[in-house]
Amino acid sequence: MGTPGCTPHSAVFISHPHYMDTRTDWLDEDVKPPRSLLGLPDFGWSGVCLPYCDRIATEEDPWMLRMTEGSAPAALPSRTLEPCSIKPNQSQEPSSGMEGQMEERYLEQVQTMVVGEVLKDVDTACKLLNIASDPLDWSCAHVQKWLLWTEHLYRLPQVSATFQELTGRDLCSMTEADFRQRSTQFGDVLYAHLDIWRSAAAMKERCPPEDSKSETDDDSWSDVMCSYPSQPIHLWQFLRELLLKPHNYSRCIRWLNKEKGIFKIEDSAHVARLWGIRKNRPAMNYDKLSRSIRQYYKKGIIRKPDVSRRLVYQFVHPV
DNA sequence: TACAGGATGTA
DNA sequence: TACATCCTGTA
Repeated sequence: MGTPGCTPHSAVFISHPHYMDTRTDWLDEDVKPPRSLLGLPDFGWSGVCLPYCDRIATEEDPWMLRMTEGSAPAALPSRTLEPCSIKPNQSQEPSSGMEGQMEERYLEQVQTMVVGEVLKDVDTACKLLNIASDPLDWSCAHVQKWLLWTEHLYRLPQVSATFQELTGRDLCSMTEADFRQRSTQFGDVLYAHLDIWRSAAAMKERCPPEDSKSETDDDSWSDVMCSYPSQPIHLWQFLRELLLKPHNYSRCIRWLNKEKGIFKIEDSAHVARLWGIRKNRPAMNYDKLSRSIRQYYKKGIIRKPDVSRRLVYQFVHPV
């Protein structure tokens, strides 16, 4: 077992009964949370398990992936799968030795990819929230930020109030039952999500990425975020960061013309909530956020494009 | 509901 | 200084 307290019940996978029962609206909702933040790449697969728990492929769950200490990939993360013509479910006959090896290799590649995606997404969330990736390092305020984030991510009702005055270390020492005690309905979701973060932190410690810069979509702007993690982030930087993670945020903000720096806020309330979480301003809304954007007009940082459109802005100095 | 911008408060 | 908040007014 990779991390203390990680039980076979604590891993999150898409077919987790709780998610299937209560969160199926994500599947149809346009603004569903990124699958990647559930530890899932956008493959459309239906049963990928998160790392660190000794789950094995079974007949019921042929796509559950096993991730054990011994099988942790040495080089993380790999962003692309190597071409492989054999897919596991194509094997109708009992696997021959060769097919078995290829299948195993294929699964290893998928597994590496999934872990890489999880690490990247936790990393992104850390930057956006300005908190450490290891929950053990969180203060009470960090815990509250993380809870707000998780509420937002999973569309939970407000549960953070029941976890006040807790540091990350307190949180990590709690069992799933403790979580359920504080939130009967969503304790298991929070526990599982925390488990993802703890697992990611443990994995990072074991296998620090060799070159984190190569994982980003845009080195220069990511550097802005990474070089000054304790500096207060500017709104324009925050918007850039969201725009540079289309994998996670294209449903709420996206480039219309990246070369010209023109972007559109697709979900104003969503972006405002993210900004509010980042700045610890629960009352943040688009009205206030847009006022701040308009302050950039005078400063020559952001402007309205030549052809003004609702919710469309332009960086004066595109990347 | 988005947008523009003035005024004021805050860290 | 960089917002956050509140406001009036326009489209």
